[in-house]
Amino acid sequence: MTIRCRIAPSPTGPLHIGTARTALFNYLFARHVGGTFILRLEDTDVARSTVEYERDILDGLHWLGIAWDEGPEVAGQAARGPFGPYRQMQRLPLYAEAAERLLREDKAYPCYCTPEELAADRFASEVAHRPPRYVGRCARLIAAERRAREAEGRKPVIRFRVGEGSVAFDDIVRGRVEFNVDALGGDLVIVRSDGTPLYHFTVVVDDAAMAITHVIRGEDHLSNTPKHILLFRALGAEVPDFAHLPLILNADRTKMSKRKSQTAMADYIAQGFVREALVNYLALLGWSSGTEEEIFTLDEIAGRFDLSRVQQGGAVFDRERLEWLDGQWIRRLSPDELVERMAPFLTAALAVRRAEGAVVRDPSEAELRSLVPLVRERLPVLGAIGSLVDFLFLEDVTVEPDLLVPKRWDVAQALDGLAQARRVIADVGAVSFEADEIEPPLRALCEARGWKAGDLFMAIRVAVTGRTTAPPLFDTMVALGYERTLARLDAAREGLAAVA
RNA sequence: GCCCCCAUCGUCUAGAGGCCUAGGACGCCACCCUUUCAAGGUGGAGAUCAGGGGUUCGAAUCCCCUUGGGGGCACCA
Repeated sequence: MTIRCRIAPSPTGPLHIGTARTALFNYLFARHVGGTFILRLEDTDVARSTVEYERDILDGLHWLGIAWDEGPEVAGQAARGPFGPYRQMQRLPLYAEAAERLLREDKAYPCYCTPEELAADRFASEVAHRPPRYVGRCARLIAAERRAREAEGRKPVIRFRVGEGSVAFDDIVRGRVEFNVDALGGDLVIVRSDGTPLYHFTVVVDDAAMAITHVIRGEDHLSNTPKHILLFRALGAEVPDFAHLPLILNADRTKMSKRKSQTAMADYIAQGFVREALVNYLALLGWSSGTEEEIFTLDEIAGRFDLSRVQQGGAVFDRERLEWLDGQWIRRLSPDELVERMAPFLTAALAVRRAEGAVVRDPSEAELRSLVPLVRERLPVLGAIGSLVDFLFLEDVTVEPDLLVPKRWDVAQALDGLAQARRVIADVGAVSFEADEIEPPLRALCEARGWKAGDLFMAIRVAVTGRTTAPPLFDTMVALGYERTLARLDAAREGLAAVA
């Protein structure tokens, strides 16, 4: 029997980091064992589902490189796989048929309780310090009683009889887990009064119909599992194996939430994290290779992945570590790859400056390429590109006169130093304007004057970039270009002279 | 309240009875490299393995209890 697992996101919000991680683990498991990975959209919460969220989720998974073997039609691409449709709202007849069967076999029954009655029940159990549980008011109605309620115009929900006893299963990551059916909250609603099916029901009907052999999901589903097992049995279906993954946590160790953490995958993408790093990081949240290596590609992880090496305790999401990994992966990108990926971020950053009123020029392809050595070691995320090199593309940089004067120098010396530097740099000429050509004469100048090279270089750096921290000076000047470098040197000198 | 799960440096983790005076990584602190910032290198601080009982010649590893934390208990998924 081929191994089949799935990710079943609900398009009621943007792709969540936790969903991405669960999808990743399912994908890795399937790849490792040569099984089939399925994507199924659980869109039965019509009120909250949107096509925008659906797009966001599918795009995000695709961006991460998590490809599914079977799944719904997307963006003009046909649905894939023999178990479709893969969108629950298109599977309504299946649920209706399954519910009908349970009703016929008296494993489920129509319940006419009103929301008000149920709320009152809930309140009563709360007051009595009893766990909330359906009291079973409609569990034993006779036909005439049902007809009477129908006659009143009440639209029933369908409840599944959970029965009694206990349910046990062997979780792949947690071992044997046992639940007493009493603690399940009573007979559960599987179909709403409007006829649409509920999560616990659809997930089981579909996992059964799609021949899912392994259900790999977050630990928050652990206590739902007995309900699912009971439903599998009632439906006469094979019960799959379960693996409940540890939760991803906020810094305070509660379940990762939008309120306390950045949870939307799209936000990480927008900030310029690279897919390799996100995949690598997410895989390491709850799984480890057992070796001391930790930089892995998706394929490398798939080769090593094993559910038995999944951690049982929750894992706090550590953005610092993610950024470190991101830097690692950015440094591993080829120059072409880096150019391609950082270009949109630079463009966006420059657009912002332009909108603020700055005069900005657009980098050429060649310029972009020349940026690579300046930035590759300095980007924790691609989105940092703007703050790193935007000064190269701004018509004017604002130079704080104070900063032009190194600590050991006074204004007169700074003026002199900049003038001498300007002369030396000009002498290099436009044709041989390269780092190796610029540095020696400037050092010679320092030598001749008895200046510390670092002092002169700092003055030049500020003059040319407008700031005290920047990429390596000579490469920066080359990137700026001969003319612009001289112009900024002149402007800085004038600015300093004006306030002196 | 009830049920279930979990528990090794601040964080992610290695550890499946002796190899542990507990290893690695992020972060932090020094130093080196160095024109700034990074990157890189070296070193350091940081965990009485939540606490207490057992089992065993021997326990971070097995069992029990306590404590702490988390998750779940919808006509949400």
